[in-house]
Amino acid sequence: MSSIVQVAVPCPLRQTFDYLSELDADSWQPGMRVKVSFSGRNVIGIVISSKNNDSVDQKTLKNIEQRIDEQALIPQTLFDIIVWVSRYYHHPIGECFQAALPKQLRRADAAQLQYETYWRLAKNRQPEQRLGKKQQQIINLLEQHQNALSDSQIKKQLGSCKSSLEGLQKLELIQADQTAKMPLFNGNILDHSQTLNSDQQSIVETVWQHKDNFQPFLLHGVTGSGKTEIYIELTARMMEQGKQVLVLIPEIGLTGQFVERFYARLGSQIVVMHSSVSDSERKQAWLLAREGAAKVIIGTRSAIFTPLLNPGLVIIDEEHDSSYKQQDGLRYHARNIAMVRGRNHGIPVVLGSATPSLESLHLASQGRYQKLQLTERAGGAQLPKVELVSTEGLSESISPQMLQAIEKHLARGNQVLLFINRRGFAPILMCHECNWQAHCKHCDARMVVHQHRNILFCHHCGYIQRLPDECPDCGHKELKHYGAGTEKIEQSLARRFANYPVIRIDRDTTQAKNAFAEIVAEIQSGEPQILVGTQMLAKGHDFHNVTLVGIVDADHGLFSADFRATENLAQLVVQVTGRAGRGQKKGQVMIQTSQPDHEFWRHLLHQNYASVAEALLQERTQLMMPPSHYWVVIRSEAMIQNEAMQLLFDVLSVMQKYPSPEVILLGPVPALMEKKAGRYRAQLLLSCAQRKPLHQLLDQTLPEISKLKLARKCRWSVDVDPVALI
DNA sequence: AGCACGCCGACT
DNA sequence: GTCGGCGTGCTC
Repeated sequence: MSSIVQVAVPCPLRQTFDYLSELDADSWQPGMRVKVSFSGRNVIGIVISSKNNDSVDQKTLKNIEQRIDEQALIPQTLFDIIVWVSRYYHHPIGECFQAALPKQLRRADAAQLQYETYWRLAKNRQPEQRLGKKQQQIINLLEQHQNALSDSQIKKQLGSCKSSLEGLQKLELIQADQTAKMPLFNGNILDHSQTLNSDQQSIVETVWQHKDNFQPFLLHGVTGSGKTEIYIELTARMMEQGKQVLVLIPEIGLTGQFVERFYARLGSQIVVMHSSVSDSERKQAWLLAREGAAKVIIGTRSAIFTPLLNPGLVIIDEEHDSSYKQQDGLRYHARNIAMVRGRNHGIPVVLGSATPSLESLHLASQGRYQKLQLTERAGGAQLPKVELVSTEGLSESISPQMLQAIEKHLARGNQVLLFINRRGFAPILMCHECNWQAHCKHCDARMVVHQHRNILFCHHCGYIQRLPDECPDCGHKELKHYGAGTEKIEQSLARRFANYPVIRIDRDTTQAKNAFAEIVAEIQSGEPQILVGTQMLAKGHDFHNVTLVGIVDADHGLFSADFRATENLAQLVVQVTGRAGRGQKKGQVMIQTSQPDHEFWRHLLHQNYASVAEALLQERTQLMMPPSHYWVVIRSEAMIQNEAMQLLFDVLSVMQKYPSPEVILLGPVPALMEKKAGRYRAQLLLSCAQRKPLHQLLDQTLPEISKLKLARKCRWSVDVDPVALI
């Protein structure tokens, strides 16, 4: 009997489409890919369900063009997650499947692993015979490696040696296996046994007690307290049980250090998925995880959609990091999806951070997460002294106190790290005569002076202009710049400390391939020098010789319109505090602020991060903000001013037709920076103390909203649990 | 999102 | 007289 197959098609529509199939309903499985004709073109869709076609004739339905997979590409457990994601984030289901699959599997490519020949020494090999030089080299190489080596690994070390390998195989000295290609791992397992201190040990045991059921843990451990060793120990134990472990890490320049430690302890069977992994390697890693051959999957945000045959544990490192939230298209939070995966699989989830998000602390205080504390710094390094410096009446961006401290630390042969939350030379270019300022013509923002490139640069849309040498309005020759970015600070410090190198680390100096790794290597040489950089330096790097960390301007975090700014400042301060004096040397931290008496500093410096977080949580609760209240933001963008606002007014009136007294509708309001990259932006905020009424309102209204005339003209999106307002 | 269908301006 | 502009409508 023919059947009707429900298909999710890659298009931004919040519905599925039915197709006709000659096959029985039970020959279709959810998660198979199909080629179908959709609106005049062929697309790859995902089978959602199938049923027997009992009606007499279905002339209105098209036939499925082709079945791509013999077995479902997407295993049931992952399939369920994607469907849940589509409902929770109110995002078109076809696009959710697109976002969850590696690029190469969105097409009609076969879901086939790549295989490779792996060589190993034969078990009962005869005493050494006379061998050719190349053959002897191969034997020596294989003797050094306990694991088999692939063709390409041998080729990398010894050059092409196909005939020598075949010769050795004939002599029955080595044997070959065809195995799925695993990522290259050059080297041996170095670090078999690892000693955990008693705190680490007891945390491992606590998690292990819950190894067979869903239990979220919030591991709050100060920087340098040895969270990674705990992850590795738990991972090793899971591997012994034949279970897989999914490890999420933030999107930072250097994932290498972290991954290397896993390799060093656990050896092969690890796959990595982040932005610099090629499409074909991603596909291979995804399939290896699905087959259960990859035991450890380490990846950034999107790795949360990796299928697992035999899941044992999910770990999220630096769980407070905002890169876990996707900021366009399907706006998911990987931490949130990790919880749903943990619950569905019945496995523990470990969130680790030195500065947990308010969301996680809130859930921990409600008893939904079990809290684990690591308070000792492994190796006994001391946490540095933190000092506030008032910028009141200061004319230069760096205070005399800070200059003095820099001098002192350099003279002792140590390194200094300065944070400036602004790239470029100066954020303002102004005419002294007529008060003209350099503004971007595509954005409501000022152009930033980038002196070394002799340009004005818009950080919001990338628009570039030549640096004018006279005022474009009045022709006056004297243009002044105000404020300071990394470039200006770098320049003035280079002048002031001419005997020491000054290295600038921001997006502009690390764009080139490997530039960041080279700079990191230079820093790790340990030579006394000044490092000037943006927040990208605060994340996860271990610089042993840095003993002074300075934050040049912390005021942004106290006064920003962004509701998370203060939380993020507290996280930055604590994270950079952990960067100072990590070795045996004692560190010092200096923070410049115009408000040294602000209550925030009292909490952070005289108490601790947990105390600030507690205060911020109370404030958020009073103001009915997340995490005490749930938020959804409807965003809108249009080329014509007011259209974005008008769409949201129309959305508002649709929503007002459905009575839901619990939901508070705020706005619409134009974005703080209304015009960006030539588009006018607006937002509408929905707030509620419970999730259910919010989701219900969205379920009721989105079909109607999608049909609004302006909804087709404007770009609009639904952002559930936003991390920032715009 | 694509893609088709449809009704008005400057080209061979 | 036609090529093509992007407004509007639909996608099983």
